[in-house]
Amino acid sequence: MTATELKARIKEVAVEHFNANGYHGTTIRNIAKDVNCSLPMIYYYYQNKKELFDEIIKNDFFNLIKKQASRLKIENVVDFYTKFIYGLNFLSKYDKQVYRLGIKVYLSFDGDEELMSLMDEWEKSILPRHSQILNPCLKNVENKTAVVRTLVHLLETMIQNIIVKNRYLAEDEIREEIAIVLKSCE
Amino acid sequence: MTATELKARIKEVAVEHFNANGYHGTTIRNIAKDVNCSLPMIYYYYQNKKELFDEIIKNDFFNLIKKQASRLKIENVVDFYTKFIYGLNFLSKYDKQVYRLGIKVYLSFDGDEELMSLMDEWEKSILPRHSQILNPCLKNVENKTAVVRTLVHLLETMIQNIIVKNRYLAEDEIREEIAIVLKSCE
DNA sequence: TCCTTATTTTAACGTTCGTTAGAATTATAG
DNA sequence: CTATAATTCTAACGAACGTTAAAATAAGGA
Repeated sequence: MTATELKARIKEVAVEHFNANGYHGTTIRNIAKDVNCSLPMIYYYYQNKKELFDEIIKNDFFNLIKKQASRLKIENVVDFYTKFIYGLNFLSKYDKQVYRLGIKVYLSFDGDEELMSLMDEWEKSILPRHSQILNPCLKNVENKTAVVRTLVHLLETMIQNIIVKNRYLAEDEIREEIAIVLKSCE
Repeated sequence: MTATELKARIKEVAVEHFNANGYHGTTIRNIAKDVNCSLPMIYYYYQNKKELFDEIIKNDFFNLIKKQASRLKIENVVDFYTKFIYGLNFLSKYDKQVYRLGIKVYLSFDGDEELMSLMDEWEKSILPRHSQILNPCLKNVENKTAVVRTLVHLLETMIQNIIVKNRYLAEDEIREEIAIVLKSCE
């Protein structure tokens, strides 16, 4: 195992542990045990426990959601959102765990205030983005902002079902629910 | 402070700490400090840390959601669900924290497998209950189950907004979103 | 080969944790 | 007033924690 491989492997195992046991429930010793290296190796590659946790959120999580957000082209909006959610089923195990950890921080169930403020900033960009996507097809709808808000709320639960509760959501079911909210959108 | 008062006060402070710092991040010493009693007093009233946590979920949380579920009468369904969600804004601080802790366990962000299986059992009762409530007004709708599922998903996010993220949701906004999903329900 | 640098280890540091033993205090009943 | 029971405390136990010092090993260029 080369040096950079080991650094990546440490983060991989750390993601598993932070996910399963939270920040406080995770110990450097247990990470080292699963990586099969000695304890101070973690400190050779990462300054301390907090830096390891922060790097996962700041780097891996935000890269993941940025990548996810720019992955699809929009033709039909129902189809767009259906494929977006459905695709989450097939994220790698690592990406799912990173995503789950991010949601945990987003809900302020873990992490500190610095990470929370990053999440707040990101959250503010959600409604405008979807507003823009839905604007063309909601031109003649009176309660436009309510529809956007409802859709975003619905998406949030479906994301949590797949990522946090680790359930499989069928494409048909996803499409049905999105279509109900976007009924006024044809 | 009488004996039973102290026992209740310990649980009250414990709820705050478990909420703010999670199970592993909470220490018996810090609880005792905030209660203003000595450390072993916690052990006088509760066998150990886990029993204290379990009691909050098993007793307080499940009592709370049972009470909430049976609080309202159904006349108009949109009104029913609107008032149900809107009422969450005005739960006591303690009840909100207990609720938040329960959701954390429900999402398996905290607690152990025993508590998780209690949550699974409870979750199974959600769809049937709302199916029954919505059945009368969805008689002539073809995708009945999808509407119920969508509503439950929507409710879940709104609950999380109020309870977990500690936001205030206005009655009008709640009603708008519920009405969008239950449009086929008049 | 030798010297320098990068990687990895053993061993320990001081701190805090959950938990308990056992004594001191307070309340209660006879 | 006294004896029993309920409550509360001081003090400590062993274990585990995050972190580091310092030595050992491996790698790579001169």
